Amino acid sequence: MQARSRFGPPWWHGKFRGCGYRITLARQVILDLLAKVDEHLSAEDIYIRIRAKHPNIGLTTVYRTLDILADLGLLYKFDFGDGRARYELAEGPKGAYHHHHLVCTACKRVIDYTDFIDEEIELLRETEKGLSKKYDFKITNHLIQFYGLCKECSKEK
Amino acid sequence: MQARSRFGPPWWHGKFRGCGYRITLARQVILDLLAKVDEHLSAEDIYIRIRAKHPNIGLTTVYRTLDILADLGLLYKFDFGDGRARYELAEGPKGAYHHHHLVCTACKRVIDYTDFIDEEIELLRETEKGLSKKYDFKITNHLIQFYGLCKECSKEK
DNA sequence: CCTTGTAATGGAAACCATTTTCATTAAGGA
DNA sequence: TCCTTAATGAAAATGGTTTCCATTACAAGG
Repeated sequence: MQARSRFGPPWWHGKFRGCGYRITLARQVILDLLAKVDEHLSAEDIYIRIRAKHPNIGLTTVYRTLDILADLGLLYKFDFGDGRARYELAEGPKGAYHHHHLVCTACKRVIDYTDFIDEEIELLRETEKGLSKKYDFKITNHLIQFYGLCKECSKEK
Repeated sequence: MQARSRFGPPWWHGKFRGCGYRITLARQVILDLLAKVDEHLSAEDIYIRIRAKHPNIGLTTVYRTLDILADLGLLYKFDFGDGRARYELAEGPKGAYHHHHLVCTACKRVIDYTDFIDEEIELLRETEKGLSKKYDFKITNHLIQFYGLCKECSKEK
């Protein structure tokens, strides 16, 4: 994914500028991190990982950047029940494959799965179409999650 | 739904006692309220509605009760993105019909829908089975939500 | 390149939903 | 009715997120 930058500006610069946002160091660094990671990082996670190389980027900026990115649809914001929001790149060089989540309600571990994704997407598409019309609702996104106990947590107790 | 109490203790007493919980006024009042309402109330909403008749029930108790009820599976806890948890009776005399949510990301309004529910449930059942086996995950619950702009919010601007 | 308007930033303080603490009250089995 | 202990409420603490505001630095125009 780094490779592309040798041939031109990162893929997201266009979309970013188009919305009147400036390209800043903080925004590049945060987006770069998210692009190379496949975990579900919280704002503080990101702040900490960036701090080593960029001790001058504040937590406030991380929050603000994540807000913007989510608004632009470049990022998905999730609540896995551990009291903080977690983020995941929506599209781009790396994170393009669509998946849903399996959340352990005990340890909060999250498993990404792609099984049945095609069927799910198909049904969601149908449902979206129907709901949009019936409720005059402009659907932009959806969320599917399964909750339960992971292998380890089922054992304990 | 009130009717049933004339013929015996409320339906949930058994399950409640079975888990070692005591039947208290606060718990009855909170559950009664949830059973007669079809909105998605937050802890504070509940606290306020109860206050008139029961000014001695504190917000802390509301939170604690909701936690227990959700643990028991009598209640579902949702995050619609407005910064507070919202609750909905899972089963019982009233709220038994299964539905999913359509969430307006602008005004946070929530529409319950049952369209396509059968297909959704069917697919979810399949998916659950597959995921449980593959990931050795004991699935207890699922969540489907659609996000977008409601009729009113699409108009504005 | 330099200037300049304004968006972006960061540190501290504010916010606010939720949780914890702790002394008091009251279920409900004996 | 008594007694053990869960449940309660008020106040304080917690902790993720947002707001404030003085300062910095994009980037468009000269």
